[in-house]
Amino acid sequence: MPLHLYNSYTRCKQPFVPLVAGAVSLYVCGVTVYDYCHLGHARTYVVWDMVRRYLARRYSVTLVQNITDIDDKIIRRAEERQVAMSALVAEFIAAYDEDMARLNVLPADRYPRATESIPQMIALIRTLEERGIAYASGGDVYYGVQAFPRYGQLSGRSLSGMQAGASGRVEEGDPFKRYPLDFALWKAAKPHEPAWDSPWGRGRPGWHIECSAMVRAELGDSIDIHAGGMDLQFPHHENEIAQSEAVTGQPLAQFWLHNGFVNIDGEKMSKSLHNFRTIREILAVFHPMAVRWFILQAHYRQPIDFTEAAMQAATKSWESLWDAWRCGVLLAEVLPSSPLPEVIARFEAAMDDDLNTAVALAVLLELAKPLRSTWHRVQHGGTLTGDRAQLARTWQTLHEIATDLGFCFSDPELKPAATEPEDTTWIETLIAHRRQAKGDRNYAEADRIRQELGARGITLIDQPGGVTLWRRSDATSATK
RNA sequence: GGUGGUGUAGCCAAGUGGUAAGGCAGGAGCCUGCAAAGCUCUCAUCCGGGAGUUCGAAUCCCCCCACCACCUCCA
Repeated sequence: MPLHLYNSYTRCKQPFVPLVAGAVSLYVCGVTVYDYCHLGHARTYVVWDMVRRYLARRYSVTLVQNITDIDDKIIRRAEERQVAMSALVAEFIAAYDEDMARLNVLPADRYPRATESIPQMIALIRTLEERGIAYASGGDVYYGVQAFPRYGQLSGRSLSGMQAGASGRVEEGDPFKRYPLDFALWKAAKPHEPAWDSPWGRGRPGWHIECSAMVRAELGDSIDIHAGGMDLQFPHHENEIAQSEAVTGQPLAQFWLHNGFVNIDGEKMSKSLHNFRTIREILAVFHPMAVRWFILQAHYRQPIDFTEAAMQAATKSWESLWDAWRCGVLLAEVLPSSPLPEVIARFEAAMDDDLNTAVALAVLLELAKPLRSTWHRVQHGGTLTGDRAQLARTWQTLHEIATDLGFCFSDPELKPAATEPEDTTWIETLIAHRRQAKGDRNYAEADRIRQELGARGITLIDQPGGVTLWRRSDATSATK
């Protein structure tokens, strides 16, 4: 079965066939860099990273993701903090890169920036103006949506419907607009604001035009997949279509993909509700791959609810996977091996059905089961039993699928937030005392020491032969 | 008001005509001086409600109920 994707534009699943055989052009709407990325960004970029990796099994993929580095919020934030806009932007681009690296999101092939694409944007706006679609008004330039018959098609809205139902929600305040749903292509500069010269005077671009300009410059008039968060479907992507297609006459993208939102404890995540979580706050508590597991556990178009319980469950699942992976060290002699074709086929069948990662993860856990069981038996003092060759093939399969889903096992950067290397001799001292007590059959004292360590977050594991391992209650691996 | 979506065990979540995947939590047993960790087994006669089509429906049709998102910057 070929890959089927749900296309927001047609509102149905369609078989995916690239415009150019063997190559896929993918454009993902990127971040506005004025603050740290939050959990919603994490979901978005993990999801599209998964898509990109999966597509890369069959195609050569070019991923372009824009960076919005000029915008009202950036200007305001820079003013508040009394820093240059460029410094603010640089800081949060670096933070973005850091967060994404920890989540094991592969970098895009290119990251065009709005401020570096001004000439392309101006060229588009001029063409729109020449065709009578855009109009200059009061130093601004607006897109007249009534001039584009298909306006509303992507989001399934009609101009009349939006007007009728808008009930005061559509901004009435702008005296320069001819029609309430018209949107700004170019904004006249206010004093002290960053500005560029243009045929309409000094100003800066509106938000939507940058993506139209960048897609065209980086990938061409028509691309395979344009992706982003659900909220971008309207108005952002609708406006992009209106801008680009009015100029090129070509479909901007053959597939429009949108990912669902993240809720926190059942509520929409928003700053006003004070339930806003940045990626770095979350990664201080949970393993990045547990976050990735949490995200991929649900279908990408469904909303997901971030709760403590859900994250604990995701952490457990990730730890199972990790334990299974570590079993590889026991199989070094028989690795690499060949993956199990019927399992790969099941994985692909799930993914080909509009990227059903929930099933893909179930396949992973199934593979993990015998491996982690073997690993645990060995770690608890047993010996390696079972069919090594079969285990090796299982491991190889797990490795292939997990890697395609973007799980990373080995990079130390991905471990929980690094803490100071601390002095653990006090733990070892207590363990030695306990060993002594046990030797003396003084179990009351031995149990007291176990309790004392337990109260301080240390769990003890007695192995056969008198060896005692310890681990932090929140860690996944034991230390001798 | 418009548009789209969702409702499957305590929780997360697959399954879209053939008789309920998987995970978390829970329960029992094994192991242990006691534990921990682990291992084994177990855990929805039923899929928001009602009516219908069918040999057969969580899956298709109709009606109803509930919840959510978008329609404004937003991933």
